[in-house]
Amino acid sequence: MRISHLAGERVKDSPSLATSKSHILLHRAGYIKQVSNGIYSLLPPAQRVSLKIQNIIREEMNKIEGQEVLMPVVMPRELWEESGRYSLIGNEMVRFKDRTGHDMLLGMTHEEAAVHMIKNTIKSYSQLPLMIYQIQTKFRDEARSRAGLIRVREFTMKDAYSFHATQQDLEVYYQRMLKAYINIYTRVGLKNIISVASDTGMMGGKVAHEFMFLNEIGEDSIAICSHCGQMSNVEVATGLVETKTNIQKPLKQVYTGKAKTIEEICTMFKIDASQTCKAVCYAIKGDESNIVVAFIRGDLEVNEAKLKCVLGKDIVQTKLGDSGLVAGNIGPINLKANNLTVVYDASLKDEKCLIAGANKDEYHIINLSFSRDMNVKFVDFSKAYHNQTCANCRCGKFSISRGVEIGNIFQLGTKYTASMGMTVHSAEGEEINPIMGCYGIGVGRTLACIAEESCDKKGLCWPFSVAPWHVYLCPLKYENKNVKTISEKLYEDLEQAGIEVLYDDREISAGIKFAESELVGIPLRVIVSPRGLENNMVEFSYRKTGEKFEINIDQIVERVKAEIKKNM
RNA sequence: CGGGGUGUAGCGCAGUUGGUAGCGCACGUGGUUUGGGACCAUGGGGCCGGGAGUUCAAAUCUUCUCACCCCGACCA
Repeated sequence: MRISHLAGERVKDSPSLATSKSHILLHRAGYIKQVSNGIYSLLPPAQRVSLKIQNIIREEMNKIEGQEVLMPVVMPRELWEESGRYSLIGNEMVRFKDRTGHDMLLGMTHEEAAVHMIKNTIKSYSQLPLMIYQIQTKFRDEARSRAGLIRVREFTMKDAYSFHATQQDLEVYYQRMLKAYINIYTRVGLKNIISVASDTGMMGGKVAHEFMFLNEIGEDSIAICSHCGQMSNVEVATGLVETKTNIQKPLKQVYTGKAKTIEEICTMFKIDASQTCKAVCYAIKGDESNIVVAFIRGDLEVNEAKLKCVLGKDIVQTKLGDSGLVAGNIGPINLKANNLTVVYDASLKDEKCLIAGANKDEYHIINLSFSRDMNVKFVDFSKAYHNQTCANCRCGKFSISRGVEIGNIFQLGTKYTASMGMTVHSAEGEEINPIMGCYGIGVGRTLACIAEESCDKKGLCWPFSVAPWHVYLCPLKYENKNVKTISEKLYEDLEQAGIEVLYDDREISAGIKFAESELVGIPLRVIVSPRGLENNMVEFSYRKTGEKFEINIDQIVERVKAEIKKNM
């Protein structure tokens, strides 16, 4: 590629709005251009990287018997009614009408389409397992996109769907997929990747893993145990909650006046927040009059993902309004209101001297001991925190890190095959719903994470496996006839040898060429200059280390070839 | 959806008692330079996000609206 004709430009100024390294550099180096909030065009360099990532994914999917397909971006409402998700998913799904007034939607995931594609054509367990995948555009109308390609509304995704006759078969395949994912991330050159246990959310299913790129720009929190090494999304992490007090005292109601918040109560009684029982209120989504009161020890926070699992329903934040609850004085004893769901966190179970609301304005109760005063069930919905003891090994401490989710794998179960009526004959001759797994990788996000990880002060620094080009051919004093002739010849020779070259055929100063070659991040650079040509030499250098040496011009093609081979 | 912020040339920005727009980079032309983002001269490029209003006169004041950014809520 001749840089003089390359679409896009490289600029010194970064967008004032950009915050992440990948956003700034991809913008400055002419890889991406924003079209709208969370919607980007990929310029040639970015598209080349994207295609390389896609090809690596494709190869790894094919290795585990994946069959590449293509499902539609636009789907009719009816297909999503079958699974029940048409009404379940909020406005992150774009809905619209076609010319006849028919309800249509933009696909944000393709379980329905996948089941639709193969249902009725696969009739027997003997045709399973089967995996189909596609690499295709998804649109999710995220409320808040950010950080360049890290979080966008439109993106390219690899999504795969597997079908199995037995759970055991799914589990075996799931492990193969996990390995394939690790291969993919290794091959694209990402290092800071871990797989963590995750919440299954609206996808349904039980077992799920997320692949996290550990980085401070991430929006997910991951708990990693210092002892047993268990890694999970904070949404599902369980820490050990130690009981603080073991002395019992008589239950009493006391006047507390205007003291409402945990902080105010703690100040008034000179106690720690762990000696209080707080009430956190939500409403059931879709049935907002149904108030959920979640009691939890005052020093802990509610993990809403866990709470949703416990309730089996989606929740939203709510104002108490006319529910009959006394804001600031809600407590477990004498709690009365219409249409109430009450849950108790495990942290309260063994505490003996808690202060809680008395359900009466300006009053609290003290010395509450659940084991003595209440007969209720406890469930875990507290949020894991930094330095908390891990509940798995009961020994190590959690360290909480930030991560960007760049892929996930789910054991889905029969949610979609059952709701959409897909059956096959089992070995025993029964009609069964195949068990599904689904597996996603965000291509653009992966690209952004590689950029985030592989860069320095000067610019991007792509791994060979995904670099848009392998060599930056950089003639200096290009107007010099000798330089020009030899460079042109070298460009031709390199291309002939099947090497991907970005050829800086511009008559501009050396400084700009150096700066841009580093900004664009091509792994190798070859400099042709009058100085070198006096001795028939060119300069060869590595982007990553800056290491450089002179090479005889007759040997350069072979050298570049060998270098690429070595690093792929 | 809440809170905050920004919209002026392709990009980054300046522009207050209101007087019809400027700087740097980039781009065109001529010349001098030439191994780390050179310099001189010269030129092109703007419905000052959009509508409505106040005024003799609006980038500037008022008002409505739209877009984008940041923080939160939300999110396979």
